[in-house]
Amino acid sequence: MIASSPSNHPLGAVTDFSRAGRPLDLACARLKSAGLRITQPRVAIIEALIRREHPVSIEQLHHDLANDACDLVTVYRCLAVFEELGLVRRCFFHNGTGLYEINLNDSHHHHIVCKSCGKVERIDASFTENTERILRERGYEQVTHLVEFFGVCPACQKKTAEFSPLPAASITR
Amino acid sequence: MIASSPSNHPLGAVTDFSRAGRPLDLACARLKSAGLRITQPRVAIIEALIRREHPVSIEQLHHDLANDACDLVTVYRCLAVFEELGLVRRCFFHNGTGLYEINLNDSHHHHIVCKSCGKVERIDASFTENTERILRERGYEQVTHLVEFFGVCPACQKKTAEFSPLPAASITR
DNA sequence: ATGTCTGCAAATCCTTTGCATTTTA
DNA sequence: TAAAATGCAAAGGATTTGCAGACAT
Repeated sequence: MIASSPSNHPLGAVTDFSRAGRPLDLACARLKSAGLRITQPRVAIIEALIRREHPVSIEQLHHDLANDACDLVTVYRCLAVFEELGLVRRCFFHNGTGLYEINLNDSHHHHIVCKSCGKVERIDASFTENTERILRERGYEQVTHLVEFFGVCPACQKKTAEFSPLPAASITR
Repeated sequence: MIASSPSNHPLGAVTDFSRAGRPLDLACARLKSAGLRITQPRVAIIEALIRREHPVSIEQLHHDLANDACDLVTVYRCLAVFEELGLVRRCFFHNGTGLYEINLNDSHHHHIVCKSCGKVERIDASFTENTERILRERGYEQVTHLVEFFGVCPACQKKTAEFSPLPAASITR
């Protein structure tokens, strides 16, 4: 079901960063406490992610940065670090390429992706079987969905010794 | 919720191909009716997909084929054709690479993927909010899920002229 | 000061494309 | 035999890596 929210976003709540206690500071604090450095590229990337709010491709993110704030390679490297840190979440949509999304409060939510233009909107709340119907009521057509569950299977829990999880990439969390 | 089924598969039903009316023949019939040719590589690939039953990577699939049944490039090309035809479904899991799965009866189902070994099991039935709980009861730990919805947004429906959908890749259908 | 991060270039990996040859219908 | 599919090689695009120099702490 689509979350109700104070925002008037057509699909429900959109994180209201303005009153969330300085998202950038939050992110920097997380970097610091992890022993990482606050560099100009990192700040620029985090700001761009916050501005975007929704999942973005690395390339798009690079374009977003003010006149070559940093190299594309740096964007790759920073996002890898951020993801490791949980500061960013990687989403895989139907094209197979990962999009990155800022993740400051570990909120668990989902997305509706336009099959035509690729526009991404956020859906809060846990999913239900009614979501598709609601989306159709909202005017979406050809509505489908993708659902995958992840977990560590019983067999793997036994062999704790050689346990080295797949790069699980906090997708949905 | 996890589907009940005649099979004793721990997570529910697994398509019982033995009584499904020759899956290979079914697939070939679909190729034929689409005006496509039944070639040796295509047959080998379909057989391998059927044997696997669960989503496989292209590379794995190529390895599965008996002593170089065909070139890796051919596997790519065949899977693209099969996907177009709906004979195969492409799934994107947490690593971002697409895995292919045979799709003979358009059944809509989901998967549970082990974060450690990557093993994939099928979950039939439409998803519910209880699934995670049930998976935990089954012995899975660190259970999370990924949900994305796809559809054509109202704005895109207007501009029918220049409408060229993204490569939507029947993911979950 | 010094260990981390970045930029640039090159390497690597996965996937696609071109074209001559083989195969299916 | 004629169109379609394949194999091989090479192109393409995205991501990663190596290393010297720049930058935070």
